[in-house]
Amino acid sequence: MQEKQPRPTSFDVARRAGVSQSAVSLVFGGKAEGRVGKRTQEAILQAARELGYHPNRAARTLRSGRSRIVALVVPDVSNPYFAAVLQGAEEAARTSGYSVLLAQLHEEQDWQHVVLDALTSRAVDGFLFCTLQPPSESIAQVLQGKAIIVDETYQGLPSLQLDVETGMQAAMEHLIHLGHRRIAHLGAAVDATSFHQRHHAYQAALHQAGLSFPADYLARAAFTSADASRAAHQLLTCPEPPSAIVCDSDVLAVGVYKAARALHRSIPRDLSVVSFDDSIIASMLDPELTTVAIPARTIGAQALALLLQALEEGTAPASLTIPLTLMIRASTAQPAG
Amino acid sequence: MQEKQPRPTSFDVARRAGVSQSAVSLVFGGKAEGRVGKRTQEAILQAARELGYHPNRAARTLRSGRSRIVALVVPDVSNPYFAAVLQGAEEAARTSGYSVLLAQLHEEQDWQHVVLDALTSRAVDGFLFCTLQPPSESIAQVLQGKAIIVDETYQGLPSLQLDVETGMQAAMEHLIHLGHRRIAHLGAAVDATSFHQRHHAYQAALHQAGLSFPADYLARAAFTSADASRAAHQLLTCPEPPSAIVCDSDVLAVGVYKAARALHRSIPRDLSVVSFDDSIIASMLDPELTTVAIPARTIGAQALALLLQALEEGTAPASLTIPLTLMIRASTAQPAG
DNA sequence: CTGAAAGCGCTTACAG
DNA sequence: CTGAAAGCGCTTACAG
Repeated sequence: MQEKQPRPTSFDVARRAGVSQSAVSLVFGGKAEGRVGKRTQEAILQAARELGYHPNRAARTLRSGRSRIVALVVPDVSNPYFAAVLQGAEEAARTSGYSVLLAQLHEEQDWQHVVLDALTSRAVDGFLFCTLQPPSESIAQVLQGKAIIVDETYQGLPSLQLDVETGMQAAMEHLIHLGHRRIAHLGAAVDATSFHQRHHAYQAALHQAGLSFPADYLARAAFTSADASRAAHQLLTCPEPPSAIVCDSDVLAVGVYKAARALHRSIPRDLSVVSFDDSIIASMLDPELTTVAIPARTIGAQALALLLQALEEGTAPASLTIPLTLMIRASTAQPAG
Repeated sequence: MQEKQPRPTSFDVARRAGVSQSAVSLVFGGKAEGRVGKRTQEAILQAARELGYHPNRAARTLRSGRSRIVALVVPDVSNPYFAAVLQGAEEAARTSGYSVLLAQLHEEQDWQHVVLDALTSRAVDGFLFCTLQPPSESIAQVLQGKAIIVDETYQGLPSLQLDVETGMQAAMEHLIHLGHRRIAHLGAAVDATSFHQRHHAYQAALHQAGLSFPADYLARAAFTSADASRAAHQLLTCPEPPSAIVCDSDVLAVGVYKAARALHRSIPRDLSVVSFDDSIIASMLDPELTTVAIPARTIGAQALALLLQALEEGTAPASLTIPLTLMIRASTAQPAG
């Protein structure tokens, strides 16, 4: 290990252990059981340890066609939600001997070719996609058996779904039980199924409770607290302002807090706030935020498990749905008066 | 592209373009200038396009010994700071044709062997290390020319330094100018150079201003707002409580906000707060947080640039120091009375 | 249970 | 400027 360039190969290990190179390969490939004798295996491991041998990944990949690397495709890792998904995925990958490569797609429309490159150059075995525009049909074809879509569905690619409807329903029931009748929705200005689902479930809940939905009870904001603040201000200054606001994400709730403070409305006395995520932000806000928890780390881990299932067993895994739980904290209360 | 298994190789491209396989390799390896005629190059690119050819990464890596993958080693990506470093690193890597693999080290003491594995198996070309215990001497040896340390120094490995001292000095001068005389330090209970530097600079600034430093003006907290809240409570309830608190990180500042609220101290009227990071948290807090910005994304990008310099040019890059800037917001004001 | 051999798809001297 | 050939270090049938 200290000399220059020992960089031992399986041949070196074989020579030292007095066995064939194939035996070494079998042992390190985990295919030794019933093929290589116990003693031989031990001799091989011993020799490998002495030499500091590790199989060359590139050679293995070239020969087997599998890199044991998967790519996580997200728009932006600095978003705490995606960072947590990545964290879960990395942990799950590691326990299975895989590694996770990050692929951020910022604004790129042409992400499809990035994916194709990675695949045809055999750099990665598979993909985890998080909230992106769905792939074109021809790409979806190529991705069969090599990709899991998180929180979207497309073209029969297996996916990890979030039970957003039930989550929103729980949030709305909570508010309605508290006595709220004027409930507005601050949505994310993102064209993704998950956000459409939130709005549909919101409307369904209103309808079921026999509540009305004035046109000015819907606002949309980009994924920043600044824009959310602007949108919330609009909601709070309409003729008959809501007593509660449901937000699509914790980041948006931050904007609501800011707008409320600027307008001298106290949370939760004058205004109740519920959102989605339960990111680090939720317990940092004051009062702490009532929010529908999206267990991002678990999602990353589960999605990765599905992907490995597809990759290793070749079985198209059934899509999985993750339930969401409402975390009731201090930002919701009975409406004043 | 639509048939099963076309998966063209450089031989297929060569055949189609009517040239030798080596010419194809030269073109895709970026070594064609002066070695392959312009026309030939175009013919090759054309043929490759038609076949949907991409060089096989594994073969390239096996032959050349370089994977064009680097690993980012961090304790925890769900921390917004590390997520931002990763973001910057990934962006910089991509523009140079590299990819970033994530290696989280949670609590593992034995990270050294993880690193060695990755290196001897030739899975990655190099490493970016973020705030970890320094490597043992023998490992540092192996890492020569293949690693950049962020915000630490060790064993002559090149590093990206943050000018923490100057940052802290700016924070302290700001408070002192405002008229504060009783300034406490809420530090991170993490044994890393960066945090030691913060405390030293804090003391130096007090000393320079002729201010005293009572023993109960130092508290340490784990990296959670809950623990920081506990520590801040302690600071705020000591016999002669401080009028300002300097925190090692935004996350800790959140704890101070919580403790202050619980004790009915208003920020900034009764208490000024300054911290380090300028993460998303800073502008989410109310009032917005005065903080020494640590440009994590830039740091990731710069560290990656240094690493590539070491990897590609073989020159040990000089260590680089990043200046830090104080962002003055609404959490600091003149002390009351 | 063990070994000899082919070959994955490139890069890179080397010869022309 | 171009081509033939060796070889990177494995995995995997295949023969014993």
